[in-house]
Amino acid sequence: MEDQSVDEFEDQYSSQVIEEEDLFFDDPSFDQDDNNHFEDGESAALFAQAVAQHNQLSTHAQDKDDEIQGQAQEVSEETLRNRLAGASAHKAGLDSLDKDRVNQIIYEASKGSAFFENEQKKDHALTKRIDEMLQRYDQIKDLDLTLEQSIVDHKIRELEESRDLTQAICHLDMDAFYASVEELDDPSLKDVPMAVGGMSMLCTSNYLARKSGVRSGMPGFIAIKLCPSLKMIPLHFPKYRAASAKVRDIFKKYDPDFLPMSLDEAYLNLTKYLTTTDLSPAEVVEQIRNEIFESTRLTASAGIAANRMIAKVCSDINKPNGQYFLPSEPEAIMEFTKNLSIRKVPGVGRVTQRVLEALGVKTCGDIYGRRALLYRLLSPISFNFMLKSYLGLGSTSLSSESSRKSMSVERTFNPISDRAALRQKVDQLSELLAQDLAKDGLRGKTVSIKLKLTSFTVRARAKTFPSYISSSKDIARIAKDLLEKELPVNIRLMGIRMSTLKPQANEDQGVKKYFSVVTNKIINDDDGNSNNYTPMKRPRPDDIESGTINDTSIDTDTEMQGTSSRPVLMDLICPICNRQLQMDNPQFNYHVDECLTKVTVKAILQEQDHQGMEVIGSGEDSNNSSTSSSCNSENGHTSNHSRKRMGTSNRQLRDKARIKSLLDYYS
DNA sequence: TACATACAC
DNA sequence: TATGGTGTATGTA
Repeated sequence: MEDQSVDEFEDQYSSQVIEEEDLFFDDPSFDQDDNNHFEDGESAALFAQAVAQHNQLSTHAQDKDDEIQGQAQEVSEETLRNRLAGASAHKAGLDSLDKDRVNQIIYEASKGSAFFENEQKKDHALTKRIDEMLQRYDQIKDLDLTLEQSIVDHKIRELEESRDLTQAICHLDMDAFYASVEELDDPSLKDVPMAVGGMSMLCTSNYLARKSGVRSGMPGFIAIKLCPSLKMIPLHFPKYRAASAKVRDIFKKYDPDFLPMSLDEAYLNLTKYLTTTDLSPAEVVEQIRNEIFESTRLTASAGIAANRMIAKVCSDINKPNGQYFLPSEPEAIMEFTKNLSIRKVPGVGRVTQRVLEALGVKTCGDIYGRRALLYRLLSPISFNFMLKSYLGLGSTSLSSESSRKSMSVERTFNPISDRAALRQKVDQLSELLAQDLAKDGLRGKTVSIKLKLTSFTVRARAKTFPSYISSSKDIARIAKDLLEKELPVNIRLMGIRMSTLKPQANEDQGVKKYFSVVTNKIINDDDGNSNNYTPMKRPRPDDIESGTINDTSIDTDTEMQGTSSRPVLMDLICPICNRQLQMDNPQFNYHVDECLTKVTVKAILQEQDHQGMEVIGSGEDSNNSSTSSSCNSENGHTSNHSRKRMGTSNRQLRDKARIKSLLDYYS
């Protein structure tokens, strides 16, 4: 694309989105459903095994001796190969022999390129990061994690109680969307391997091409090596938009507030519709898919479940042209997540997968057995996310009320390093960005530039201004300042972003936004809608219900302890205060709640303060637990639960912060 | 706030 | 010859 003008480029790539439908990592070896709920001894053993495995894979043993190094290097190519293969390389249609062949071809085709070198660098960085995490594990593995376990279990109970099973959420996903649309126009394309996109990037491929390993996100020139007869079709966005509009018309009938994620994907909340019909959820979705086919001759796949997360996972199960219904029952959901590869959870990408795998977590079910460890090793946010994945929890409302936080433009081009040319790029991009900002009536204070060097390393620089700006000139001036400090550079991409946004202080702008006011400037695109960002600003009065408590009393312990669900009084020992209690489950939960939040956490904080003071004090004395409350530590054992030494005081601070954040969560 | 990463689509 | 563009979230300093 040589010195292709920006407009031309825009035509080809604006709003281009790679279809990700087949990108899930699906290694069959993950499916083996061994040990999901192991107890702790077992857990530790499995964990050790995972650690050993990782060490084998990483270049851990390196600096020992050169020969080993060479060997390790070779093994570590494994992860890089996976990385290069793209996320979807393990997907159906290829047996393992083909898979190896495909990976080999991709590897050979990439080798030596700047892209390859950069991927290698990133891969090493990740390996190192994982090594560091495993070292942290080493330091805590001998600690008594009983308390952590209690905290986590408590949190699990809370999450379980928050489970909302009242909604019927559907995720709909068009099959090989762009490719299918192209096949409508030219049915002969159905009989040949075909992909939509260009030599540098494919957006999607038909099922014949997938058999050869050709898939979305792959550069066209590599795809051709995999499949020399591949037919490549350039993008035709107007067609895709038209098809998408038809599909959305149908969605609208079933949920006027449906949430589109892209041209080919959307979430529907069918709860309301279901009250108007005798059809089952699955039947309704069948009907929707039939209507889509009648209207467009295109097929779609769907998942129906209690929340977005699992609905999304479900839509992948029977694709193409299929659907999957997961009943909204806790048992069914737990059974479903038990063997679900963690990678299928939306939000878990290849990096997270590798990290978790190193910690012995391959499926959502695995999370439970590692919960105390994960609690220690992950950030509170990540940990919380893991628990929700384990429980199969997710958002049950489709509101997208959050306003936009940034707006940006970026372009790839033939490398430039000439200062004048660089500054010209800034001008071009600033102009585009200013237009987009104007379209949405936005101004902002923070300008960032992004530079991708020819080595593929990325640099971002930002500057925040005291006042809001929006003109291309203002943007360009700041961007040039930022650029100047980075010179000299040789880059293949430049981007400019505006953030810290604020709507233009313009009266009826809220209305104007929807009827694109004809500005003095007609912008490149004929349909006047060059980006596909629809400002979905629907007020959603119905959100309010989602806060209601569902009183379907759930036996929160069925899965974890197998205790009876009947309200029978039992002799239980509170893991926090160590007292023997006679109560039923709900009472016990309540007690643990109180105990945890009101007493023990404080005690821990104090204890840690203490330990922090005393450096590595004799650790036995901390009889500080008599913080007055309904639930005192009888023997001081719990709060004193012989932690063997913590690392640096830095770590203590972190732990403290962690527990504090947990406290916040409770309150 | 600035910057880097990870992720979705 | 050749590996995208837009946006959000998160972690860390």
